[in-house]
Amino acid sequence: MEMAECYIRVAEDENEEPMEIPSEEDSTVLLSSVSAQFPGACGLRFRSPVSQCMRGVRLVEGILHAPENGWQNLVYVVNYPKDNKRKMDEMDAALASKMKRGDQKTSDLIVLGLPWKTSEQDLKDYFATFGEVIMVQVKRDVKTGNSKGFGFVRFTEYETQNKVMSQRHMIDGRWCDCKLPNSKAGPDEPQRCRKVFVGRCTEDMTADDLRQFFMQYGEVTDVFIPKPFRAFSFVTFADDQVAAALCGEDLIVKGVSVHISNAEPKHNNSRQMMERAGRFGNGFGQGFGSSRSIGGGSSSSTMGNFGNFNLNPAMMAAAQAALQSSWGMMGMLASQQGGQSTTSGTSTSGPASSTRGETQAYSSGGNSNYSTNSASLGWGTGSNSTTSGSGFTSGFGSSMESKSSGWGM
DNA sequence: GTTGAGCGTT
Repeated sequence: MEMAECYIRVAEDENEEPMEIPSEEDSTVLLSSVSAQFPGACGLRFRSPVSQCMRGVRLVEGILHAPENGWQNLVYVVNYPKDNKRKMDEMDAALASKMKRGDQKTSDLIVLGLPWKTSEQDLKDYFATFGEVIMVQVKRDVKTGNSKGFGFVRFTEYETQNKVMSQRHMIDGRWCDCKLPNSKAGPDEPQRCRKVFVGRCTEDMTADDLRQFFMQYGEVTDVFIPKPFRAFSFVTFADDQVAAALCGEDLIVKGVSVHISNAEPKHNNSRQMMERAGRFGNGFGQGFGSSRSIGGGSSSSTMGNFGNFNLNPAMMAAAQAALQSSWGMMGMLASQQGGQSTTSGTSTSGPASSTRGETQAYSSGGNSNYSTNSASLGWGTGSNSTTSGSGFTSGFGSSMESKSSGWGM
Protein backbone atom coordinates (compact mmCIF):
# COMPACT_ATOMS: atom_id res chain seq x y z
CA MET A 1 0.00 0.00 0.00
CA GLU A 2 1.21 3.36 -0.99
CA MET A 3 2.16 5.93 1.56
CA ALA A 4 -0.25 8.80 1.76
CA GLU A 5 1.08 12.00 0.28
CA CYS A 6 1.71 14.64 2.84
CA TYR A 7 0.96 17.63 0.63
CA ILE A 8 -0.71 18.41 -2.63
CA ARG A 9 0.15 21.39 -4.76
CA VAL A 10 -2.60 23.95 -5.18
CA ALA A 11 -2.67 27.20 -7.06
CA GLU A 12 -5.20 29.74 -8.14
CA ASP A 13 -4.14 29.36 -11.69
CA GLU A 14 -2.30 26.71 -13.63
CA ASN A 15 0.55 29.06 -14.25
CA GLU A 16 0.87 30.45 -10.80
CA GLU A 17 3.22 29.22 -8.19
CA PRO A 18 1.47 26.49 -6.24
CA MET A 19 1.11 26.29 -2.51
CA GLU A 20 1.40 22.99 -0.67
CA ILE A 21 -1.73 21.99 1.20
CA PRO A 22 -1.58 19.18 3.74
CA SER A 23 -3.52 16.01 3.10
CA GLU A 24 -5.07 13.76 5.70
CA GLU A 25 -3.86 10.33 6.75
CA ASP A 26 -6.30 8.62 4.45
CA SER A 27 -4.85 10.74 1.64
CA THR A 28 -7.93 12.85 1.30
CA VAL A 29 -7.72 16.62 1.49
CA LEU A 30 -10.12 18.67 3.47
CA LEU A 31 -11.75 21.48 1.59
CA SER A 32 -11.27 23.53 4.71
CA SER A 33 -7.53 23.04 4.34
CA VAL A 34 -7.76 24.51 0.87
CA SER A 35 -10.04 27.35 1.76
CA ALA A 36 -7.82 28.18 4.71
CA GLN A 37 -5.25 29.27 2.15
CA PHE A 38 -7.64 30.25 -0.61
CA PRO A 39 -10.61 31.93 0.99
CA GLY A 40 -13.81 31.27 -0.86
CA ALA A 41 -12.56 28.13 -2.53
CA CYS A 42 -15.28 25.60 -3.21
CA GLY A 43 -13.33 22.82 -4.88
CA LEU A 44 -10.33 21.76 -6.91
CA ARG A 45 -9.69 20.82 -10.52
CA PHE A 46 -6.66 19.64 -12.38
CA ARG A 47 -5.50 18.99 -15.90
CA SER A 48 -5.57 15.28 -16.65
CA PRO A 49 -2.22 14.06 -18.02
CA VAL A 50 -4.19 11.61 -20.10
CA SER A 51 -6.98 13.66 -21.65
CA GLN A 52 -5.36 17.08 -21.25
CA CYS A 53 -8.73 18.26 -20.09
CA MET A 54 -9.49 19.89 -16.81
CA ARG A 55 -11.03 17.47 -14.38
CA GLY A 56 -12.84 18.07 -11.19
CA VAL A 57 -11.73 16.57 -7.91
CA ARG A 58 -14.36 14.52 -6.17
CA LEU A 59 -15.79 16.38 -3.25
CA VAL A 60 -17.98 14.71 -0.65
CA GLU A 61 -19.09 16.48 2.43
CA GLY A 62 -16.15 18.79 2.54
CA ILE A 63 -13.64 16.09 1.76
CA LEU A 64 -11.61 16.09 -1.44
CA HIS A 65 -10.80 12.63 -2.71
CA ALA A 66 -7.69 11.84 -4.69
CA PRO A 67 -8.10 10.89 -8.33
CA GLU A 68 -7.70 7.28 -9.43
CA ASN A 69 -3.94 7.33 -9.44
CA GLY A 70 -3.49 9.38 -6.35
CA TRP A 71 -2.70 13.03 -6.11
CA GLN A 72 0.61 12.63 -7.93
CA ASN A 73 2.68 15.70 -8.47
CA LEU A 74 0.00 17.62 -10.33
CA VAL A 75 -0.94 21.20 -9.68
CA TYR A 76 -4.52 21.54 -8.52
CA VAL A 77 -6.38 24.66 -9.34
CA VAL A 78 -8.77 26.26 -6.95
CA ASN A 79 -12.40 26.51 -7.94
CA TYR A 80 -14.39 29.49 -6.83
CA PRO A 81 -18.11 30.01 -6.96
CA LYS A 82 -19.13 31.65 -10.18
CA ASP A 83 -20.04 34.91 -8.56
CA ASN A 84 -17.26 34.82 -6.08
CA LYS A 85 -16.39 38.25 -4.92
CA ARG A 86 -12.68 37.81 -5.22
CA LYS A 87 -13.05 36.77 -8.81
CA MET A 88 -15.30 39.69 -9.50
CA ASP A 89 -12.85 42.07 -7.97
CA GLU A 90 -10.12 40.68 -10.12
CA MET A 91 -12.23 41.08 -13.20
CA ASP A 92 -13.24 44.57 -12.26
CA ALA A 93 -9.68 45.48 -11.65
CA ALA A 94 -8.60 43.97 -14.92
CA LEU A 95 -11.42 45.69 -16.74
CA ALA A 96 -10.68 48.96 -15.06
CA SER A 97 -7.06 48.87 -15.95
CA LYS A 98 -7.94 47.83 -19.44
CA MET A 99 -10.31 50.73 -19.75
CA LYS A 100 -7.73 52.99 -18.35
CA ARG A 101 -5.20 51.82 -20.82
CA GLY A 102 -7.74 52.19 -23.56
CA ASP A 103 -8.24 55.77 -22.65
CA GLN A 104 -4.55 56.28 -22.69
CA LYS A 105 -4.19 55.23 -26.24
CA THR A 106 -3.10 58.04 -28.46
CA SER A 107 -4.97 58.92 -31.58
CA ASP A 108 -4.45 61.17 -34.50
CA LEU A 109 -5.27 64.77 -33.84
CA ILE A 110 -6.60 67.02 -36.50
CA VAL A 111 -4.75 70.30 -36.80
CA LEU A 112 -7.05 73.03 -37.98
CA GLY A 113 -6.15 76.42 -39.28
CA LEU A 114 -2.78 75.72 -40.83
CA PRO A 115 -1.31 78.32 -43.09
CA TRP A 116 -1.29 77.24 -46.70
CA LYS A 117 2.43 77.28 -46.72
CA THR A 118 3.01 74.96 -43.79
CA SER A 119 4.73 71.75 -44.80
CA GLU A 120 4.81 68.43 -43.05
CA GLN A 121 8.37 69.14 -42.03
CA ASP A 122 7.24 72.39 -40.48
CA LEU A 123 4.54 70.55 -38.60
CA LYS A 124 6.91 67.92 -37.39
CA ASP A 125 9.46 70.45 -36.27
CA TYR A 126 6.84 72.35 -34.38
CA PHE A 127 5.15 69.44 -32.63
CA ALA A 128 8.40 67.69 -31.81
CA THR A 129 8.91 70.38 -29.20
CA PHE A 130 6.06 68.80 -27.24
CA GLY A 131 7.13 65.20 -27.46
CA GLU A 132 7.92 62.37 -29.77
CA VAL A 133 5.91 62.59 -32.96
CA ILE A 134 4.78 59.44 -34.72
CA MET A 135 3.45 61.04 -37.85
CA VAL A 136 2.30 64.27 -39.39
CA GLN A 137 0.21 64.92 -42.44
CA VAL A 138 -0.82 67.99 -44.33
CA LYS A 139 -3.93 67.42 -46.35
CA ARG A 140 -3.66 68.75 -49.86
CA ASP A 141 -5.79 69.07 -52.91
CA VAL A 142 -4.96 66.11 -55.03
CA LYS A 143 -4.84 68.08 -58.23
CA THR A 144 -3.15 71.29 -57.25
CA GLY A 145 -1.13 70.00 -54.34
CA ASN A 146 -2.22 73.01 -52.35
CA SER A 147 -2.69 72.55 -48.64
CA LYS A 148 -6.26 72.35 -47.49
CA GLY A 149 -5.32 74.18 -44.35
CA PHE A 150 -5.51 71.26 -42.01
CA GLY A 151 -3.52 68.22 -41.18
CA PHE A 152 -3.00 65.47 -38.66
CA VAL A 153 -0.47 64.69 -36.02
CA ARG A 154 0.07 61.73 -33.77
CA PHE A 155 2.22 61.47 -30.69
CA THR A 156 3.77 58.57 -28.92
CA GLU A 157 2.71 59.66 -25.49
CA TYR A 158 -0.81 60.25 -24.39
CA GLU A 159 0.44 62.94 -22.07
CA THR A 160 1.81 64.80 -25.02
CA GLN A 161 -1.44 64.50 -26.86
CA ASN A 162 -3.31 65.95 -23.94
CA LYS A 163 -0.92 68.79 -23.61
CA VAL A 164 -1.17 69.59 -27.27
CA MET A 165 -4.94 69.47 -27.25
CA SER A 166 -5.11 71.75 -24.24
CA GLN A 167 -3.72 74.78 -25.97
CA ARG A 168 -3.66 76.62 -29.22
CA HIS A 169 -0.67 76.64 -31.43
CA MET A 170 1.08 79.37 -33.31
CA ILE A 171 2.26 77.67 -36.45
CA ASP A 172 3.92 79.69 -39.15
CA GLY A 173 2.11 82.76 -37.98
CA ARG A 174 -1.39 81.45 -37.44
CA TRP A 175 -3.21 80.12 -34.43
CA CYS A 176 -4.15 76.52 -34.94
CA ASP A 177 -6.29 74.12 -32.96
CA CYS A 178 -5.61 70.46 -32.35
CA LYS A 179 -8.66 68.36 -31.72
CA LEU A 180 -9.81 64.82 -31.80
CA PRO A 181 -11.02 64.28 -35.31
CA ASN A 182 -14.66 63.59 -35.96
CA SER A 183 -13.89 60.06 -36.86
CA LYS A 184 -12.90 59.53 -33.26
CA ALA A 185 -16.00 61.01 -31.74
CA GLY A 186 -17.62 57.79 -30.78
CA PRO A 187 -21.38 57.75 -30.39
CA ASP A 188 -20.76 55.83 -27.18
CA GLU A 189 -19.31 58.92 -25.61
CA PRO A 190 -21.55 60.37 -22.98
CA GLN A 191 -21.08 63.59 -24.88
CA ARG A 192 -20.67 65.70 -21.86
CA CYS A 193 -21.69 69.13 -22.83
CA ARG A 194 -18.95 71.55 -22.07
CA LYS A 195 -20.15 74.20 -24.43
CA VAL A 196 -22.66 76.95 -23.82
CA PHE A 197 -24.51 79.14 -26.19
CA VAL A 198 -24.10 82.84 -25.51
CA GLY A 199 -26.96 84.83 -26.90
CA ARG A 200 -27.38 88.60 -27.29
CA CYS A 201 -23.71 89.18 -27.93
CA THR A 202 -22.72 92.53 -29.29
CA GLU A 203 -20.35 93.01 -32.10
CA ASP A 204 -17.64 94.51 -29.95
CA MET A 205 -17.29 91.35 -27.90
CA THR A 206 -14.17 89.70 -29.11
CA ALA A 207 -13.34 86.09 -28.49
CA ASP A 208 -10.66 87.30 -26.18
CA ASP A 209 -13.19 89.34 -24.23
CA LEU A 210 -15.41 86.35 -23.83
CA ARG A 211 -12.55 84.14 -22.81
CA GLN A 212 -11.37 86.63 -20.23
CA PHE A 213 -14.85 86.99 -18.87
CA PHE A 214 -15.82 83.36 -18.69
CA MET A 215 -12.61 82.08 -17.26
CA GLN A 216 -13.73 83.29 -13.87
CA TYR A 217 -16.06 80.31 -13.83
CA GLY A 218 -13.60 77.74 -15.05
CA GLU A 219 -11.04 76.94 -17.63
CA VAL A 220 -12.19 78.03 -21.05
CA THR A 221 -11.02 75.77 -23.81
CA ASP A 222 -12.67 77.39 -26.78
CA VAL A 223 -14.55 80.46 -27.89
CA PHE A 224 -16.38 80.58 -31.14
CA ILE A 225 -17.81 83.67 -32.74
CA PRO A 226 -19.56 83.23 -36.06
CA LYS A 227 -18.57 85.49 -38.82
CA PRO A 228 -20.13 87.57 -40.07
CA PHE A 229 -21.58 88.91 -36.87
CA ARG A 230 -24.62 87.01 -35.67
CA ALA A 231 -25.14 88.17 -32.10
CA PHE A 232 -24.26 84.91 -30.47
CA SER A 233 -21.21 82.87 -29.71
CA PHE A 234 -20.13 79.65 -28.09
CA VAL A 235 -17.91 79.19 -25.11
CA THR A 236 -16.50 75.82 -24.22
CA PHE A 237 -15.25 74.96 -20.75
CA ALA A 238 -12.92 72.24 -19.67
CA ASP A 239 -15.46 71.11 -17.11
CA ASP A 240 -18.97 70.26 -18.16
CA GLN A 241 -20.27 71.08 -14.71
CA VAL A 242 -19.24 74.65 -15.15
CA ALA A 243 -21.06 74.80 -18.44
CA ALA A 244 -24.13 73.24 -16.94
CA ALA A 245 -24.04 75.61 -14.02
CA LEU A 246 -24.13 78.65 -16.23
CA CYS A 247 -26.99 77.55 -18.40
CA GLY A 248 -30.05 79.69 -18.04
CA GLU A 249 -28.18 82.63 -16.59
CA ASP A 250 -28.06 86.19 -17.78
CA LEU A 251 -24.58 87.55 -17.37
CA ILE A 252 -23.19 90.99 -17.91
CA VAL A 253 -20.37 91.11 -20.39
CA LYS A 254 -19.00 94.50 -21.27
CA GLY A 255 -22.08 96.05 -19.80
CA VAL A 256 -24.37 93.94 -21.94
CA SER A 257 -26.67 91.24 -20.68
CA VAL A 258 -25.98 88.06 -22.52
CA HIS A 259 -28.00 84.93 -22.13
CA ILE A 260 -26.41 81.56 -21.52
CA SER A 261 -28.04 78.39 -22.62
CA ASN A 262 -27.22 74.95 -23.82
CA ALA A 263 -25.25 74.63 -26.94
CA GLU A 264 -27.41 72.59 -29.21
CA PRO A 265 -25.63 69.78 -30.88
CA LYS A 266 -24.60 70.79 -34.29
CA HIS A 267 -27.12 69.62 -36.80
CA ASN A 268 -25.48 66.46 -37.83
CA ASN A 269 -27.58 63.57 -36.94
CA SER A 270 -31.24 63.36 -37.59
CA ARG A 271 -32.17 62.51 -34.06
CA GLN A 272 -31.05 65.83 -32.74
CA MET A 273 -32.81 67.66 -35.51
CA MET A 274 -35.96 65.85 -34.62
CA GLU A 275 -35.59 66.82 -31.02
CA ARG A 276 -35.08 70.39 -31.92
CA ALA A 277 -38.08 70.38 -34.19
CA GLY A 278 -40.16 68.78 -31.49
CA ARG A 279 -39.31 71.41 -28.97
CA PHE A 280 -40.25 74.15 -31.32
CA GLY A 281 -43.44 75.85 -30.30
CA ASN A 282 -44.24 73.74 -27.32
CA GLY A 283 -43.99 76.63 -24.96
CA PHE A 284 -40.84 75.40 -23.34
CA GLY A 285 -38.50 76.88 -25.77
CA GLN A 286 -36.80 78.73 -22.98
CA GLY A 287 -34.99 77.50 -20.01
CA PHE A 288 -34.41 73.85 -20.32
CA GLY A 289 -30.98 74.79 -19.22
CA SER A 290 -31.60 76.37 -15.89
CA SER A 291 -33.14 73.31 -14.43
CA ARG A 292 -29.83 71.57 -14.45
CA SER A 293 -28.16 74.04 -12.20
CA ILE A 294 -26.43 72.07 -9.60
CA GLY A 295 -26.96 74.47 -6.77
CA GLY A 296 -30.60 73.68 -6.56
CA GLY A 297 -31.63 77.19 -5.67
CA SER A 298 -33.75 78.61 -8.39
CA SER A 299 -34.06 82.19 -7.39
CA SER A 300 -31.17 84.40 -8.16
CA SER A 301 -32.31 86.93 -5.63
CA THR A 302 -31.38 84.77 -2.71
CA MET A 303 -27.75 85.64 -2.95
CA GLY A 304 -26.37 89.07 -2.47
CA ASN A 305 -24.41 90.97 -4.97
CA PHE A 306 -20.73 91.55 -4.91
CA GLY A 307 -20.21 94.81 -6.65
CA ASN A 308 -21.96 94.55 -9.90
CA PHE A 309 -21.36 90.93 -10.10
CA ASN A 310 -24.23 88.67 -9.29
CA LEU A 311 -23.37 85.91 -6.96
CA ASN A 312 -26.21 83.80 -8.08
CA PRO A 313 -27.07 80.15 -8.33
CA ALA A 314 -24.80 79.79 -11.25
CA MET A 315 -21.97 80.88 -9.10
CA MET A 316 -23.03 78.54 -6.38
CA ALA A 317 -23.17 75.76 -8.83
CA ALA A 318 -19.87 76.71 -10.26
CA ALA A 319 -18.52 76.68 -6.75
CA GLN A 320 -19.77 73.21 -6.26
CA ALA A 321 -18.25 72.24 -9.50
CA ALA A 322 -15.04 73.69 -8.23
CA LEU A 323 -15.22 71.71 -5.06
CA GLN A 324 -16.07 68.54 -6.84
CA SER A 325 -13.27 68.90 -9.23
CA SER A 326 -10.97 69.22 -6.25
CA TRP A 327 -9.20 72.14 -7.70
CA GLY A 328 -11.02 75.26 -6.84
CA MET A 329 -11.06 74.59 -3.13
CA MET A 330 -7.75 76.25 -2.58
CA GLY A 331 -8.65 79.31 -4.53
CA MET A 332 -11.93 79.67 -2.74
CA LEU A 333 -10.44 79.31 0.68
CA ALA A 334 -7.71 81.71 -0.17
CA SER A 335 -10.12 84.34 -1.32
CA GLN A 336 -12.47 83.83 1.56
CA GLN A 337 -9.75 84.45 4.03
CA GLY A 338 -9.05 87.62 2.21
CA GLY A 339 -5.74 86.13 1.42
CA GLN A 340 -3.89 86.92 -1.70
CA SER A 341 -5.64 84.65 -4.01
CA THR A 342 -3.45 83.75 -6.84
CA THR A 343 -3.81 86.16 -9.62
CA SER A 344 -5.73 85.27 -12.61
CA GLY A 345 -2.86 84.42 -14.79
CA THR A 346 -3.08 80.70 -14.81
CA SER A 347 -5.12 80.36 -17.90
CA THR A 348 -3.98 77.28 -19.58
CA SER A 349 -4.99 77.67 -23.09
CA GLY A 350 -5.52 80.47 -25.44
CA PRO A 351 -3.18 83.21 -26.38
CA ALA A 352 -3.12 86.21 -24.17
CA SER A 353 -2.93 88.29 -27.21
CA SER A 354 -2.69 87.17 -30.70
CA THR A 355 -1.43 88.73 -33.80
CA ARG A 356 -2.18 87.41 -37.15
CA GLY A 357 1.06 87.38 -38.91
CA GLU A 358 -0.58 86.46 -42.08
CA THR A 359 -3.87 87.08 -43.64
CA GLN A 360 -5.23 84.03 -45.20
CA ALA A 361 -8.61 83.88 -46.73
CA TYR A 362 -10.38 80.64 -46.16
CA SER A 363 -13.13 79.61 -48.40
CA SER A 364 -15.72 81.48 -46.48
CA GLY A 365 -13.36 84.28 -45.90
CA GLY A 366 -11.39 84.99 -42.81
CA ASN A 367 -10.70 82.76 -39.90
CA SER A 368 -9.69 84.71 -36.92
CA ASN A 369 -12.08 84.25 -34.10
CA TYR A 370 -9.47 85.34 -31.69
CA SER A 371 -8.86 88.87 -32.59
CA THR A 372 -6.39 90.90 -30.69
CA ASN A 373 -7.61 92.93 -27.83
CA SER A 374 -4.92 93.03 -25.30
CA ALA A 375 -6.57 95.59 -23.08
CA SER A 376 -9.67 93.61 -22.53
CA LEU A 377 -9.65 93.19 -18.82
CA GLY A 378 -11.89 96.00 -17.87
CA TRP A 379 -15.48 95.84 -18.86
CA GLY A 380 -17.85 98.66 -19.28
CA THR A 381 -19.40 98.08 -15.91
CA GLY A 382 -16.15 98.37 -14.21
CA SER A 383 -16.36 95.71 -11.59
CA ASN A 384 -15.90 92.06 -11.91
CA SER A 385 -13.42 89.32 -11.73
CA THR A 386 -10.54 91.17 -10.25
CA THR A 387 -12.51 93.30 -7.87
CA SER A 388 -15.31 91.01 -6.92
CA GLY A 389 -13.02 88.74 -5.02
CA SER A 390 -15.21 85.94 -6.05
CA GLY A 391 -12.38 83.54 -5.83
CA PHE A 392 -13.23 82.20 -9.18
CA THR A 393 -10.07 83.37 -10.65
CA SER A 394 -8.97 81.33 -13.51
CA GLY A 395 -9.58 77.75 -13.90
CA PHE A 396 -10.50 75.16 -11.51
CA GLY A 397 -10.92 73.33 -14.68
CA SER A 398 -10.76 69.67 -14.21
CA SER A 399 -8.84 66.95 -15.83
CA MET A 400 -6.72 67.21 -18.84
CA GLU A 401 -8.88 64.88 -20.75
CA SER A 402 -10.37 67.51 -22.85
CA LYS A 403 -12.22 65.51 -25.32
CA SER A 404 -13.39 68.20 -27.57
CA SER A 405 -15.50 65.80 -29.50
CA GLY A 406 -14.67 68.12 -32.25
CA TRP A 407 -17.73 67.95 -34.28
CA GLY A 408 -20.79 67.29 -32.24
CA MET A 409 -20.59 70.00 -29.68
C1' DG B 1 -30.49 89.45 -36.12
C1' DT B 2 -30.33 83.66 -29.79
C1' DT B 3 -27.24 77.59 -32.45
C1' DG B 4 -20.79 77.02 -34.91
C1' DA B 5 -16.23 75.77 -40.95
C1' DG B 6 -13.09 73.29 -42.52
C1' DC B 7 -12.37 66.24 -40.81
C1' DG B 8 -8.26 62.05 -43.32
C1' DT B 9 -7.69 58.81 -51.37
C1' DT B 10 -4.27 54.42 -47.56
